[in-house]
Amino acid sequence: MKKSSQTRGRPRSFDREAALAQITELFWRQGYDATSVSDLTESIGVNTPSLYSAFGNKEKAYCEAVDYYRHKEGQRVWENVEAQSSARDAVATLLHTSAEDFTRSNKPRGCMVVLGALNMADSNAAIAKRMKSYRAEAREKLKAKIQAGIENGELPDTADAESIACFYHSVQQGMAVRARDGASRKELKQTAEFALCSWEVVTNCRD
Amino acid sequence: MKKSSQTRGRPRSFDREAALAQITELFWRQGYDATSVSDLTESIGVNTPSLYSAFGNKEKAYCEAVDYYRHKEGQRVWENVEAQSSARDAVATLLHTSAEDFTRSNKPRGCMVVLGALNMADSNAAIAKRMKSYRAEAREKLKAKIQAGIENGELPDTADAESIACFYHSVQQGMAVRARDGASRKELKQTAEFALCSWEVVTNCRD
DNA sequence: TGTATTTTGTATCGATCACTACAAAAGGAT
DNA sequence: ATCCTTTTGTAGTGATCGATACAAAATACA
Repeated sequence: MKKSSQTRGRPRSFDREAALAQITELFWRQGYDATSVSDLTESIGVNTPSLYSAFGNKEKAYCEAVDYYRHKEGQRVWENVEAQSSARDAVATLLHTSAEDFTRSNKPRGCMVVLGALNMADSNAAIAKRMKSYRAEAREKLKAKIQAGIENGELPDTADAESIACFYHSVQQGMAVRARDGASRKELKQTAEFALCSWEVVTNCRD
Repeated sequence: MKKSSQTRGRPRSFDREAALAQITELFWRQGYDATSVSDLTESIGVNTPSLYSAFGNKEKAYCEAVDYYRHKEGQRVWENVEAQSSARDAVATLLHTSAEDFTRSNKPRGCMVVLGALNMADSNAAIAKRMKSYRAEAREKLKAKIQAGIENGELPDTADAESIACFYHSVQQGMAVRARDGASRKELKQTAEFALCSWEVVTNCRD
């Protein structure tokens, strides 16, 4: 479609990276369905063909926006999580960093991956499936950190990494919903703290 | 618009209650934006004017569908919660009944109130506001049960009803997201159990 | 049997949807 | 300077959006 280094042809009149950031913010706040192509072009100040030339179509623009979000906005969380050596610190990092990132000023509230494409018509099933896989990927990362904690003796052998990961993933996704509803950073951090102060109980809880 | 007992005029050719149930299920599964008026009329097998005559317009139809959901689908949860005499039983009932209701066969997964209108354009701000208030109402009910537990001595005076309610509300809303993503009833019940086995810790946790 | 009232089916309405045809414009390559 | 390539602005495409005008149809009331 478009080669990496453009040497020929009329140069693009706008900053593609800045436009992508703008598009991401719009999709993040309003979702796929509620954001029209007109919304996109108006917000970045270009005409329709310029947007299509740069991003293909609406669906591709959304997918690229989600990737941009995952690398620019969501990367810090999972980088920090991966960097933790203990399972407990990994979960603590996930919840507290999420509480912070979900409530940044001048940014849409909550998580684009959690809140994106939760209910869509069959016509956009591909997008819904993609977002669902991103959420599953997050849960898998969390599960891997907990499993590592079981294997290195931090957690008892009786602990079930899957169940623990699901529990804390539920908390994090619920926090995203509450952030979208206007919950403050303080409130979310308190929820994170509550989830964490039950760590010993949860990791020793057998079902 | 429409009087309770219609005595004059051509009788309606379809069952309004059944149509409302059908509309509710569509909105529940697909959300407001992704569900078109054509989707509604086709699913209940009537022409456009019949739907408008019966429900006013799309926004009113959605609001009525949400009310129908809250009274038909969501009533059991909160009836059961209110019936509990202890705060702990109230929370346990909320989580376990939610896990069941979020995963009923032949019904859309998850909660219409939690998942509804989470990201919408400014043009539908009224609907988003309404759904947000319903979520806040659920949190208030939960908080009231916990506050009652504090006042009758079930929970220590140091417990903070607001924080505890927010925590369990996060878990429940996260469960709704996971149900929408296909989580099984067993998985959700396990999450509910994990959240509950930390009850003593959470209710004694001071921040 | 009219007359009033409401719903019905048919056939749209204007607005907006995502998307594009086309030629002028603006650059590099030769 | 002349091509080649790509983006630009203008103007529009057909499709679908939510919502209605209109008259025939179907009932209750007089």
